[in-house]
Parts: sequence; structure tokens; C-alpha cells
Amino acid sequence: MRADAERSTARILEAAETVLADDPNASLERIGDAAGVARATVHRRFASRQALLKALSERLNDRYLAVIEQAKVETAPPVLALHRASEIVFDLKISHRFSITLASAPGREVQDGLDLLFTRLQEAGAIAPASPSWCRRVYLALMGEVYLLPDEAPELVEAGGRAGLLVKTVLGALGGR
Amino acid sequence: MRADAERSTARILEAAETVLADDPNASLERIGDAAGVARATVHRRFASRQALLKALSERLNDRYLAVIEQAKVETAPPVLALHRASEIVFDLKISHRFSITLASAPGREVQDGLDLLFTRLQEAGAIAPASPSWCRRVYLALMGEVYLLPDEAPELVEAGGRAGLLVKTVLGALGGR
DNA sequence: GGCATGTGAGACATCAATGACGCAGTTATT
DNA sequence: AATAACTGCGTCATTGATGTCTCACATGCC
Repeated sequence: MRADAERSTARILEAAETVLADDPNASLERIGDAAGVARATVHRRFASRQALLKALSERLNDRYLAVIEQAKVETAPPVLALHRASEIVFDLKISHRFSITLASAPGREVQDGLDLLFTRLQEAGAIAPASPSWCRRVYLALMGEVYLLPDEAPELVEAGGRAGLLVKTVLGALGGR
Repeated sequence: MRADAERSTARILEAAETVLADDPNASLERIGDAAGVARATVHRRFASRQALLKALSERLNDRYLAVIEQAKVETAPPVLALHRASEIVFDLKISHRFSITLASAPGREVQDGLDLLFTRLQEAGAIAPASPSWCRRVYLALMGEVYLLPDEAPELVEAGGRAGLLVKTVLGALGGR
């Protein structure tokens, strides 16, 4: 594969991420336009719309996996890990509307990472006992809300930034003291 | 309008609610089938797909408005009102996936009702100071999660039922003691 | 420089959803 | 019972998205 083509693929994925976030039913043509590429090229790089979506969700999954690693979910103090993970995710500027709603649930590995994180939070007494899946869902849901906050209420993100707000809110929701 | 037609309209709206919750892009034919009605009839009652969606969101809005009234948001102790409102909404068995995600944001009046509720919660010290819109979003997001919980974790809904879980979680999230 | 690969533009076939009719048969209303 | 309103079914036109293909041109690579 020529370096050229590689770049196209990347730009298409990039564009797909933002365009599909805005409208999950956007046509491949719109995605192509956003990527600065002809519709035909989208088809060349991805055999079908479905293939594109699949590649997209894999890409997102990889990124999330990297986040979990960078946040040192397994070793760092869990509250800190939660904060770092949130921070990194926000920095990715990923459109979570898509990644959470559309690209289906996070992959097994990401789920396991989150489950571990919440188990450790629980052991540390930062949250009350609860099923990891419940914790995960609350976390992701609140992340979605915090993510698209700034548009209408920048003043809310006072002290700790968006990550701070998210951590505070999640811990509260899950019964932390 | 004949009583007959009225019933059709109602059945179509009903069906649309559940079908669109499952797949927001479901065709009018699927909706018609679910309503036990021919596709043509859907078109007869609703000039266009858009018209159907509009009618649907108005219908939902009306229901929510009724909930706010029944919960005595203006007069009852706010925590109690929150609990009752949650309870009633869950009883409506409305598909919130649709009502929240698709039917756009709740109407002005519903928003105002919720804002009042959260303002009162704040005055009562049940939650920390925060913009009403933030409270609203957190509440709706968590409601969505609680709503589709039972499928995978019925044990979570212990003491106070789903409404109890929701209230506990929301108050915690918003900094209640 | 020359070859292989990638690309844009356009044409084309396909398919599903939408929306509009007409007609024959049913049902509510009076 | 007579009438007006509904409905199911089938037909048709239209539209937008998808996917495939070809051809001329460009661009990366050896």
C-alpha cells in the first residue's frame, strides 16, 4: 500500500468520526467531502459502509485501550487513574456521541479495564459496592454529558476542568463520600 | 374525524414509539406493521415521516408535562417530587431512548418544570449549587441508563425500585449529602 | 525516467424508503 | 338503510444512498 493511500484512509476515518457524530446517517459522500476525497475513494478504501463503520469502531477501541494503559488503571491510585483517564479521553477530542452510541458497546478489553478500575475504586472506598457494569454505564453516560457541556455552560467547568467535574460527578453518583 | 380513524392514529403513534426506539431509522412500513395497519394508512394519518415524528414528540411532551404536574413539582418536598416523577415516568413505559435522543430536547415547559424542581432541591440542600440545565442533563442521562437496566442486572434495583436507584444516583451525582 | 499505484470525475445499475393515487370493500354515524 | 368516512392492497413516480466500473491524469517509488 502506497504511503499516499495510507494517508487517505486515515483522513477518511478522521472525517467519518466527526461527520457521523453530527449525523449517524450521513452519506459516504458527505464523509468523502469532509475528508477532501471523492466518494469513489471512500469506496476504494472501504468495501462497504459497514466495513468503514467496523474499521472506525476498531480504531476507537484501540484508542480507548491506549487510554486505559496510559492512565495506569492497574497500578495508580484508582481515583487518580479515573481522573487521568477522563482527562486523556477529553483531550482525544473523540466524538463520544458516536463512539458510545453507534460503535456499539466498548470492546471486551476496554470493558475489562473499566471493570478493574471500578473494582479498585470500590476497594479503596471511593464508591459504594455495585456491579461493575452499572458503574461503567454511569461513567460513560456522564462522560457523554460532560463532553458536550462547554457549548452552553463554560462556567461549570471551574476548578478541575472537565475531567474534574466528571470525576466528582461519577464518584457522587456511585455513592462515594 | 371518525372514532375509527382516531384509534388508528393512536395505534400508529404507540407503535412508532416502540419501533423507533429499537431502530430510529425504521421504515414507515415497519411502523405500520407493528400498528397492525397498512403503510398507506400511516401516510393518510400523517402527511410525512416528519409530521409523524413531530406528532410523536408532542405526544411525549404532553405526557412529561402531565408527569411534572402529577409529581407536584411546585409544592411537594422536592426530593419526594423527584422520586414520584421518576416513578411515574418509569410506569409510563415510554421508550426513553427515543424520547430523549430522538425527539430532540424536552419542550420549554418541561424544561421549566425540571428547572424549578432542581432549584427547589438546591434550596433544600439536597444538591449542591449548579446550573439547572446541567442538573437536567444529568438527570435525563441517568434516567436513560436506569431505564434499560433490568435486562442485565435486576439485582441492582433492590430497595427503592428503579426510581429509588435513580434518585439516589442523581442526588449523589449533583453533590447531595 | 518509468512503472505501478492512487485518484477524481462521471456513468450506470440497484435498492429501499417516501409519498401520491385509485379502487374495491368495510365500518361508523345519522 | 343510506351516506360518508376509513382501510387494505396494489401501482406508480421520485429521490437518495450504495456499490461498481472505466478512463484520464497525478503522484509515489525504484
